[in-house]
Amino acid sequence: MQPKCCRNKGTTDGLASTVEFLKVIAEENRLKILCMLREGDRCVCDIWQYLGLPQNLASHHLKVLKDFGLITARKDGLKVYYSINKKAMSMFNSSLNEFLLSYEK
Amino acid sequence: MQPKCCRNKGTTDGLASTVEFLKVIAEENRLKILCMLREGDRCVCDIWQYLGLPQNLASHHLKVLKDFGLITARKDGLKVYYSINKKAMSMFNSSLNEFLLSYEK
DNA sequence: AGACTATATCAATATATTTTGATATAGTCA
DNA sequence: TGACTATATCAAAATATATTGATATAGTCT
Repeated sequence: MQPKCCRNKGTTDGLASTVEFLKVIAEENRLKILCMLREGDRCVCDIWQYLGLPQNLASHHLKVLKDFGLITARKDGLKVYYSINKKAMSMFNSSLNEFLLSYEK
Repeated sequence: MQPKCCRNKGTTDGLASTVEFLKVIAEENRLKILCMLREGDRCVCDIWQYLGLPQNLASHHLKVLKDFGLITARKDGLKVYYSINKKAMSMFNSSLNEFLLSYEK
């Protein structure tokens, strides 16, 4: 008998995309970026300076977050400001909870 | 001005250990294992058969989960039964939420 | 246009993680 | 004891990911 979590296609797909989400956020700099952006939008130069990362590495991590849809970019002159995508974050967060939280309360 | 998430040692440590937690669960088979174990204890042979994994690979993933304290093992004759450590799971889950959830409600 | 700034991209390298295959350990049962 | 079963361990190979260094792009300002 298959356990619930692997029983039907819907659940299996949900689990796979949750794992992708986890891979994206399971990196210290990326989690810090998400965490920073909760306080408000930041340009790339703020981000790499805060995190003590080389500029290109910060850009790389921002791209990973953006490609996955967790943040969005807005260009203003030379600078690019990133913002958190609250909707996506809360969506992934709740599907994560479905897999993590105990059945009983 | 440092963003909140990186400002003091406590938060930084919390973030680092949350990232470790995320790395542990950000793997499809391991998330499935955690998910299965919510339904009750399982022996290794149940687990590798359910997941369609070779026995040694299942053992490997179980070790990762166990070393991190998310599951525990109990030996019964030849078999080893794994159970979820609800306390650890809910602890890590709430520290994760501290970093992920938006400040405003 | 030319010098400058902010960001992105790309290829190469370094590092970490997963997977495989072979073997070891430890308990059971005849 | 010997054959068997369940699980764990270990080294090697395969794969994925992060990091670096160099360079490109695109906007600003004089």
